[in-house]
Amino acid sequence: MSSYLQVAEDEGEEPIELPAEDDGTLLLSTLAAQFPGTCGLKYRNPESRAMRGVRLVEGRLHPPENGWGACVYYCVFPKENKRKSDDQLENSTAKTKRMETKLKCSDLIVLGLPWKTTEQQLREYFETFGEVLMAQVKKDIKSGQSKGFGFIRFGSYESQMRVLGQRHLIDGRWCDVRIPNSKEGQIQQVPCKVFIGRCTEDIQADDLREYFSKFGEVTDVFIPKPFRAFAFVTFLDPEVAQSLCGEDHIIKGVSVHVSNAAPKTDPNSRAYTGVGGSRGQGSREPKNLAGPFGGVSGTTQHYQQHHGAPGGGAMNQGTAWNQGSMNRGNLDMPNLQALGITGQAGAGSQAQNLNNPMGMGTLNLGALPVSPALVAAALNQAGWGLIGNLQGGQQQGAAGDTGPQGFNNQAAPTAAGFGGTPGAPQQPAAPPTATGQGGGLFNWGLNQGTTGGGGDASQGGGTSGSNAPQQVGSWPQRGKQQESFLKYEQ
DNA sequence: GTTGAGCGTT
Repeated sequence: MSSYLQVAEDEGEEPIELPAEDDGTLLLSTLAAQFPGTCGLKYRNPESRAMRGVRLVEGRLHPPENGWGACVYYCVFPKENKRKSDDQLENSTAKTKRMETKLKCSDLIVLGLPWKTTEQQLREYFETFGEVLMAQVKKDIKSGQSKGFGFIRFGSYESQMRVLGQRHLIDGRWCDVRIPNSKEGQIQQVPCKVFIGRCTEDIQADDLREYFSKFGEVTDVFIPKPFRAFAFVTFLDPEVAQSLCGEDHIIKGVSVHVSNAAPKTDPNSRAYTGVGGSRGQGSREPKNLAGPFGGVSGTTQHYQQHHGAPGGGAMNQGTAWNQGSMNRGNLDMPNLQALGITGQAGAGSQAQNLNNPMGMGTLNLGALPVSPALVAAALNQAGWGLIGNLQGGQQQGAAGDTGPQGFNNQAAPTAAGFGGTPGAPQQPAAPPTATGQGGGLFNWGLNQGTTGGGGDASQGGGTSGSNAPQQVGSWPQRGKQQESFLKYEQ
């Protein structure tokens, strides 16, 4: 007795009737079967005339309060197509200046899957984020029993980015998605952050966010204080960031200039410029990097392993292009890719096949020692795009879930910004910890050379062992100590 | 039949 609802690709398009499940929900997979690439649904609220998003939870689209009704629902697609429909495309420099290589997806490993999760379920879960090209659960050849991990591949880089930016509640367990070791270093790394020059004091963060959002999802905006006539905008999609570089845009009547966010050195300060290593495909080994990190990780084994890949970008530009490979075998090495330090896609580092827009190619910053300040700077710069995002408005509590693993955190922006369970209580994240060190690297690093902000790192508790939750709640707020480390000039 | 850090029979 399944009912049907009408779905069209967009307003004005011919609707198709899709069957809802017995519980009234519509499977995203059902939707995607008719509209490949869709990541959600919306409909026009007859009263407000505004579009409303349909709740999406674990691959299931939930009907509005009064059921699906007779109205027509429209597909929501990942933002990557956004720019196409943007009306101010006269500015074609951006388009011609596409990156040479399209950002490619790589397989992603999904760790921590419940034993019972099937490939189908895995797929359905991740379809929430975009088209899933492949989903597999690794099983014991003899018993057929799942090994508790699997692989997925997305059709769009943005979906991949989103997925990497958070942890996932799949079938009752929190799972991690990462770039597999085998793929590490083979993926593109492109900065998500752009530098906005010629800003006036009149241009506030909100203005920038609003303006640039039309090109793609903005995950962070940073305006130095006191006023310095520039700002940074971080996009979820590095491609969007890249496409804007070199352009002039008019915001509040002011012509601002967008360029690559590249730090400059100030020899007189402690400010280092380039930070962040990335691993290209090379194998030069900046052992120094293992220093501070290793130091931390020595006592903080899995610290922050799970928080998402920050979406920043600038940091990488210092060294990224000629940085060798990170030591893959270093077990003391935390999941830097998740931190955006090493260059996992989108987190940060520079694509190996990108030109060096700042002409910094000959700088061998890889040889620089990496101090805690550098780490902090790296985090500052690269880092907090997505984290900021997590702290921002879109977050949703993960179903008030206190999963079997015993925590309930997770702000989880979903593919289209809906979904999740808005009604769910957003509890403070459980403090991290494998080692009880709470704030882990973040606080540690930041406290080395700044005036705090980070701090706290409430100790404790946590879920010892693996799967330390994201400490969304008490991470240092962004924007406080950036100036302490990095100095930018236009 | 159990388990919970890891890294993919092709």
